[in-house]
Amino acid sequence: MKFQTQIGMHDILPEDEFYYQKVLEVCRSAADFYGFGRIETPILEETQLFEKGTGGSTDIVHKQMFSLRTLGGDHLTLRPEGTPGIVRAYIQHGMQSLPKPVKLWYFGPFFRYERPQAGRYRQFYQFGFESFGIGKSVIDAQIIQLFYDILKELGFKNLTIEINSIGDSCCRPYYKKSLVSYLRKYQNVLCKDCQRRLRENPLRVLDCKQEKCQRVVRGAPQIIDSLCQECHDHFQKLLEFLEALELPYHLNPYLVRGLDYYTRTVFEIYDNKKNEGSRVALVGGGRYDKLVQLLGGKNTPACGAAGGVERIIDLMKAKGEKLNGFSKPAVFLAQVGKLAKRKALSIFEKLRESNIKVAEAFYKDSLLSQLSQANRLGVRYVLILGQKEALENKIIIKDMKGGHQKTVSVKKMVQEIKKKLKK
RNA sequence: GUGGCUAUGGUGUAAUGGCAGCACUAGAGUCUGUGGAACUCUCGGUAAGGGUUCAAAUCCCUUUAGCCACCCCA
Repeated sequence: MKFQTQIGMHDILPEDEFYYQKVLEVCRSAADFYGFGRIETPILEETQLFEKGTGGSTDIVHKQMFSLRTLGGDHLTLRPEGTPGIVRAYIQHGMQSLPKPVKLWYFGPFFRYERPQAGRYRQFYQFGFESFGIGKSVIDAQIIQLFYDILKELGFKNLTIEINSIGDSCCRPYYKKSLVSYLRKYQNVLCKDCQRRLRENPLRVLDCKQEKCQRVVRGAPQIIDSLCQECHDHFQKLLEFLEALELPYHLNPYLVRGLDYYTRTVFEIYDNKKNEGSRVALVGGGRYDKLVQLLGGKNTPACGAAGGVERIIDLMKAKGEKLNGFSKPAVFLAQVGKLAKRKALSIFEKLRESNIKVAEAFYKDSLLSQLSQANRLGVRYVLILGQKEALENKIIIKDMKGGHQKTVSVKKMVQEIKKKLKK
């Protein structure tokens, strides 16, 4: 009987944890700079929150939810994405009466029940930034800028921002109608999936990857031409801001995205590495002006996005980025003999208090193997405490480079080490 | 949910159907008073179950898992 991780779920081992740590740190410093406060919501929420928030017509809700029933009979779901939980917290804690914009960020695990493949897991980490209360497009631009900065800081030099506007409840229904009537004419040319999409979610036909569908789509009416005046202005201004920020955006009239709550701006950020196979978005997001109200709050415009941590880490690794892991110890403390071993334990503590990182192998008796371990660790200075030194309250400081050594009193040890380390 | 490929110690790899081997790693020792090394020894494997065969890591079936693709998305 062997136990193992569930499909699509992974242990994060120490050498990988450094990458998560790095992403988290970059997020944290960006959040600090842009004035976002961290929020962590529970991993379990009422199933209805996602059915309503993320949207019943999305794949995420109707076939990818990890749902369960509690002993008390409640229907709960492991959060498949962050936004509904954040909106719930925003309403629940009265953040509606905070000065606007209210800016929140998060970093944590999410769950989707799907078949794993490149860059897709059943448990995965996302970081997200959400801004509530301001409908102006400068917010959209700042969110995009923020995510672009984070990726740049993580070493991505060649990024593209795909962007589009999908209108709002004022103009999208009209567009949908004209799109459907156009697509109907080519119904039998479209792939099977698109024929289904045509009925269920016609906008999704736009980003089908099949060549035959693409040909049809190229002649289709574009949503940008059907935007109402407000949406059009919003989008136009956003593009101007992006120009001003010199962000490398690419207007993609077929970008739709699979979540129901988006209004106006939608965007995704890709790495341009000509990687074999399919490109996965590193970051995706947009504006959701109706979601807060939909979930029972006041009418509050909002905008946000999320980044996929594993996808980012996978690419960092593919680029050969190596994170060094632990910091190197400054000294190694070796001991010979029973008395010395006892004393060494307290000297170790003394070094810790003095903030000198020290490695040791107290479980070893042979000086030889201790030195060889110090050498493997690449430590420059070894402190040697033997029977003689222990009795005299002294200690040997040995420079592994060149092999010189000198004996000093334990009292002066810290001072001596610090002097040497400065050089 | 559908399809393709794959599965040998912790890792990386060998083995026409015929003794499961090598390298790295790890542990012990030579070695409780001076390192980089060497030598000796040790731990550890055919994913699970079934079938064909005198004989299976190898062929067949089932399961499980991994990777990849579709769907969809971070």
